[in-house]
Amino acid sequence: MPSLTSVLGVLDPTSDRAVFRQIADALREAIDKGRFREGDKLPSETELVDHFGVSRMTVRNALSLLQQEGLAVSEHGKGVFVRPRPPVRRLASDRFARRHRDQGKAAFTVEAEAAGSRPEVDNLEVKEERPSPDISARLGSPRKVLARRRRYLLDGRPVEFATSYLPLDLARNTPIAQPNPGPGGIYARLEEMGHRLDHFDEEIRARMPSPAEVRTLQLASGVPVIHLVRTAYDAEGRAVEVCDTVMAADAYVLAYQLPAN
Amino acid sequence: MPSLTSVLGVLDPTSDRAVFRQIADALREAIDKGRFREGDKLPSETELVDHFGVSRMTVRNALSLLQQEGLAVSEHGKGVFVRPRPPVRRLASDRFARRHRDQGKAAFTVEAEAAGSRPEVDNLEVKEERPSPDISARLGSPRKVLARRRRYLLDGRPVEFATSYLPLDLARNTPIAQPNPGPGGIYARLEEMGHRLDHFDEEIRARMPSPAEVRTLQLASGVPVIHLVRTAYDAEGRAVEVCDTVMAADAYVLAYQLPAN
DNA sequence: GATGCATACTCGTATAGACGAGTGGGCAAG
DNA sequence: CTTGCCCACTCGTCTATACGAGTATGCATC
Repeated sequence: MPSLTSVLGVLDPTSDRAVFRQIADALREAIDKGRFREGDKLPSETELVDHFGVSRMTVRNALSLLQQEGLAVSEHGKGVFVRPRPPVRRLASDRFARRHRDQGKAAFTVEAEAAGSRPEVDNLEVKEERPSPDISARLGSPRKVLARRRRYLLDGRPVEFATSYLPLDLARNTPIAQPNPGPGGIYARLEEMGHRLDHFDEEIRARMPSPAEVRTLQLASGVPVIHLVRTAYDAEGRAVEVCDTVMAADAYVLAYQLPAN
Repeated sequence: MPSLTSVLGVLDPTSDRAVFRQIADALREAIDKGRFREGDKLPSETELVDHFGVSRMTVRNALSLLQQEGLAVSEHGKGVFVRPRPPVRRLASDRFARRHRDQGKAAFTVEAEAAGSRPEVDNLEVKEERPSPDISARLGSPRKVLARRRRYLLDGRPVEFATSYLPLDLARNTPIAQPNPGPGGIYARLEEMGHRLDHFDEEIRARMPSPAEVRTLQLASGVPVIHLVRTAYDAEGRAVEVCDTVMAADAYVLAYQLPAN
C-alpha cells in the first residue's frame, strides 16, 4: 500500500495554479499512469483533505473537475471511482444494407448477441403526431407522421434512444404502424410496399445531454451524447423515414467507409 | 424590465429536489422559453442570492450545472451568459472525393470562404517520429512515420486540430514532407506518386476534452469534442495515411451519404 | 442462521465569511 | 480631450462548519 504522497505528490504553494486544479492534476496524472485503474476507488474526500491540508470544498471542487472530464464518477455513500470504460458498440456504415437485413430478429439484437451482450428493447411507443418543424422539413412537410419510439439496452444498461418518423399517409394501416413490424423491420416493410430504398443521409452531432436524456440513458456526468439523424430515401427520391437517435457517446464508435472517387 | 420573480419563479420549499437544482431548473426553463437569449447576460450571482434567499455557493452550484450542460458560459469580471451557438461547419462525406480536390487552395480554406468565414491554419508542424501503437497498427506497423500537425481556425476561433501520419518510407524526401505539400494537398501528391486512393475508413467518437484539448481549441466548459480517425487506402489495399482529428463539437455537423444496396 | 439495529464511513447539500482578480465606468488631473 | 486612477461590480478561490442521506459492516438479538 503505497503512501498517498508517493502516488499524488504534494501541492506547490508557489504555483499560481489554483489549489483545486493542482489536486485534480495530481489525480488525473495518477489515473493516466495507471496508479488507479478503471473502477478503482479514489482516496475519499476526507483522505484527500488530510493529505493536501485543504478544506473539503477544495477537494470536492477538484473531484468535480474530474467528473466533468469524464474521468471519474461518484457514488453516494460509496466513494469516487475511476470511470469504467464500457464496451463500445461499433456501428458500421453498411448496417442498413439490404444484404444485412436479417429475416428473423432486429439488427440490434443479432449484433449484440454476436458480441456476447444481452440486448433489450424497451419503451416502445407507436403513435400518430404532428411533426416538429425540423422533422416536417426533412419528410417533405406531411401534415401528420407516425412516430415509433424505442430505447435500446445492453446488459441492462441503456445506450440509445431512437424515434423513427414516417409520413402518415405512407404508414397508416400497414405493419409499420404495429408495435412489431415483422422480420427485417420497417425497411423491409417499406420495400415490400414498393418503396425501394435508394440511399440514406446521416447527420452527426455531439453535445452534452439534456436532463431528460441523462435520465433515460442513465448517463454519468462527463458523458456526452451523439445525436444522429438519418433520412431514408426511396428510388423516386422521396424521403420515406427520418430516424432521430441519441446515443450514449461512451458506448459507441461510428464507422463509415467512403469511396475515393 | 420584468421582475426576476416573473422570469424565474420562486423555490418550492416542500420539494425534495435540491435547491441548487431548482434554481438551475428555473434558469434552464427561462432560457428554453427565450426569456434569455443567446449571448444574454444571466442575473449575477448576487442578484440570484438576493432573489432566492440562498447562499452564494448554492447559486454557484446551480450556475455550474448549466455550464456543464453547455447552456451557459461564465466570464470573469463580466457575468454569466447564455452560450452563443456558433455557426457550424458541415463536413460532407464526399469532401475528399477526387473531383473536389481543388488545385489551388486547401479544402478547408475554399469551403470556409464560401461560407463567408475567415479561415486560418496554424501550428503547422512536420516531423518524423515513432508511431503510437494505435497509429502503427492502422498503418501496417511502420518503424517510423511522418507526422503533419495543424490547427484550423474560423474567424479567429480554433475549431479543429489534426495530425496526419504517413509511413516514413512512403513520405520521406517527397513534397509531403514539406510544410506546404502543394496544390490538392497530400492526397494529390500521393496519387501522383502512384498511390491511387481507393477508399477511406472513418471512425467517430465523442467525449469530453482533455485539459490540453481545452487549451488548444479554447473550448468552453460543457462542449465535447468529436474525435475522428480517418484511414486512407490505396488501390492495392495499403493504408497510406491516418488522419487523427479532434473537433470542437459545437462547431461541426458531420454528414454522410450511404447507399442502400 | 436470520433479522434488525447501531455505527462508521462515504458523498450531497447548504450556510457564512473572506479575499483575490478581471472589467468597466466615472471622475479628476493633466 | 486624454490619461490615469479609483471604485463598484463581476466571478474565482478558499476556509470552516453543519447536517442529511446512502452504504457497508459487525454485533446483538431473536
